[in-house]
Amino acid sequence: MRHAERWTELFKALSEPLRLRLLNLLRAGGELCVCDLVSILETTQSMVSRHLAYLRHCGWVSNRREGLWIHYRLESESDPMRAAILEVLARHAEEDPEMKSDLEKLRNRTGRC
Amino acid sequence: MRHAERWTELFKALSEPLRLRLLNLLRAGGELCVCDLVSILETTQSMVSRHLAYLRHCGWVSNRREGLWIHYRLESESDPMRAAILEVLARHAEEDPEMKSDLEKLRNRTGRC
DNA sequence: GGATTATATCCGCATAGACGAATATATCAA
DNA sequence: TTGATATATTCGTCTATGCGGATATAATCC
Repeated sequence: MRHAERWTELFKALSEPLRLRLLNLLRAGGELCVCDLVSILETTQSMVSRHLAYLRHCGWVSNRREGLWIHYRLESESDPMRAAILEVLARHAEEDPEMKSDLEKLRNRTGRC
Repeated sequence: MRHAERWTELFKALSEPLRLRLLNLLRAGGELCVCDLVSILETTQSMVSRHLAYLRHCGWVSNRREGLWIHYRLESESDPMRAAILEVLARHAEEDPEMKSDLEKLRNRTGRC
């Protein structure tokens, strides 16, 4: 695939509020399980799972099973373009009240679901 | 509008190959008229005009009429997020054969349409 | 005014993808 | 095996948006 298309795929992943928030959380939180994300984002499990699948299919994240839980993490080291975009996101995330609040909830989360 | 939504709008603009190429050209070329863009991108006037309208409506570009011609330019100075993304694009544009070729055609363009 | 050129917009259609709700799958525990 | 929990996927529907092709608008020139 040409870069131009790979890049549009990459940006399409960021063109949805919940996916942007998911990436922001995984960027800040390292490895997180689906139930953490559901509780922080205050939405349905279906929504989170669906958008994580989207992100997985286009190479933004990968996952790992551990018993009942499935942990997600960013998969961005390989691609400098992705890494650069995440850096931009990191620099500006605190400007958005919603993402900022997501990050606070991430820090204060009580532990396992 | 919340940032998260403004940002997804912003990324949606980049989620289409022709729009990405348009932004890349305007970034490198300063101010360009529609006919320049049509000839460089080798597509229809309708396509270019439509996508320029999209970019105009979401604040990525603005335009200026001069006789029959309408000149487009980036409108990114005001927004640090946009500026940062353009910088990333600039750093990686040469990696994509298509965008690279667009830039070469831009340099070699003969002048007025 | 009529013709020409540059650009914008509209129409009809096709497809991607977002959603809620329901259901399926996988693991563990009793 | 049965039940409970965590996660994934499917279904039907709805909206956004991409496209080609046609047409509209606007400025200029004769």
